[in-house]
Amino acid sequence: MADEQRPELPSSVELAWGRRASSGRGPRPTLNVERIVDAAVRVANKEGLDAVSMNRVATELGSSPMALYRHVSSKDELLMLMTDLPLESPPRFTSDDWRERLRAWAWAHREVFQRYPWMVRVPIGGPPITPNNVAWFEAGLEALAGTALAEGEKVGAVLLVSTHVRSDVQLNADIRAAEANTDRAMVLANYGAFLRELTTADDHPALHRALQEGVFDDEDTDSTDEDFEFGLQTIIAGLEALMRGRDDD
Amino acid sequence: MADEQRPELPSSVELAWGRRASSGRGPRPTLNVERIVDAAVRVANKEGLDAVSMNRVATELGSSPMALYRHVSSKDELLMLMTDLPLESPPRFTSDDWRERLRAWAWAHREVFQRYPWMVRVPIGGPPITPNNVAWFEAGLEALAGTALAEGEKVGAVLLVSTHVRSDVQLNADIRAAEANTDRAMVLANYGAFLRELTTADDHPALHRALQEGVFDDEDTDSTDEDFEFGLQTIIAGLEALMRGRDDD
DNA sequence: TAAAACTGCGTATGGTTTACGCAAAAGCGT
DNA sequence: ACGCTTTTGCGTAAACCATACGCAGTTTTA
Repeated sequence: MADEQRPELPSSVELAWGRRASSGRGPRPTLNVERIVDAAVRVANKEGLDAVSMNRVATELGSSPMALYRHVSSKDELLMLMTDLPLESPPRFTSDDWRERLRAWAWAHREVFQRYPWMVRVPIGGPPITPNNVAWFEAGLEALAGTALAEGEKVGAVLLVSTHVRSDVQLNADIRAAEANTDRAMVLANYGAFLRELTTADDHPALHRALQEGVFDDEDTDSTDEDFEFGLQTIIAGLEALMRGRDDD
Repeated sequence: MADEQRPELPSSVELAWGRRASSGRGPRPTLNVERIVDAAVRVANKEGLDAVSMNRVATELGSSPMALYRHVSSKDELLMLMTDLPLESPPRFTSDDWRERLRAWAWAHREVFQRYPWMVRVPIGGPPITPNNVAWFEAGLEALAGTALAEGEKVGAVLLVSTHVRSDVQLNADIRAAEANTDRAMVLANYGAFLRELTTADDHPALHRALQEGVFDDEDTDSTDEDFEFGLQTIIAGLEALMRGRDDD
């Protein structure tokens, strides 16, 4: 029989790619995946990711919680589909220099995450598989086209930059949340003071060298752009060095 | 009145640093933070992080769920304390070369995460504040001591490497989970096939260049060490370039 | 000896995801 | 035109979850 056992994509993912015909039978659907994902994103934008429950999304749609499960197989799947919506289309590149292209890609990616901070709180359950996520992946690889990097290395480089973007935005979001909440996130606002109380220059000399320069006492939040820049520059400089090592311009 | 309003650390954190005297009054405690955290880690090791509920941890201790709240103010706090336990002490450095030191630090850090995969699933709620986490932070800064980097840049560099370690381990854990589960994580095992089905060389030229070289068809899991190496080398090469730019050896 | 303080924990509340099955609606084959 | 089949919406309910509140009992201290 040779059962091929070809693995199938979740049907909602296939639907996101536009490869599912509505079979027509049965009552006219009043709901569809797009409306559900739209509503979920609306809730996340207004009230944060924690507010996104099947119940809350159903209320937003004026429908019943269980009705959603006809179109989405689980909440995780809904979350995955949500991350595809705000991405829209990646930017077109104008520069001939791969550094400029990768830099533009990173900043644009960060901008999207900053506009929709809940996106970085959605756990990554695997490689990009929805249309816009794949489009951004493609754009990242395109930025590195024509360089001396092997294909696998390009993928690694894009992943590295992507990870940097995510973690930077997440850190920023934590800081901003610290200003309001009295939770453990509050620790962040007084991090320098806490470290000074818990450690000494003998226990933690390197840490106290940083403390002495006031690294953790930043009141101005403008430093975050610089922090992002530092990581981005480091990665790009590293890629540059790797390329130069095997192929001089 | 000048109410100082000095923010206080969570009492369990102060306890982790050994700065809380048991006040003595009241019945002899049968539970303490250490036993609770131990039990929680035991559950996470055996059954994964999702199995760690107050109920499950209490069962492990032969106690009642609400008894835990006398020693731990919330589940989030318990999770934070959990991440401190497996770290133990960071490695001592032997090399004079900061590259070697940073590399050793990164590999050792990754080893811990790989031995306790649930650790990377605990969301980072802020900068390191528990003893062992701070000790690792200190060690990372120590690796960069004596270099031309500013103190703030050292912190950024350690954060960059730390993020790379975390994301690498998380990706590996996802892959390993894909072999068993039939969830959406299954996508990972057939990622190349799915991309070939959903995209064309016209839509996604850069992606198909990678596909043609079989980048996503890796059956051997040994490639993961190489992927980690690539990112680590890139970061280190980047830091090297930044140092060289302002201070030649 | 009495008061104070502290532990363990029972009860209960309000949330979560989602399995299961049923009634109604709509198109298809005859 | 009529029944069959498919599909939708959704009601019910089960099995979880974190944790607020308050009470009973135990131990130290005054």
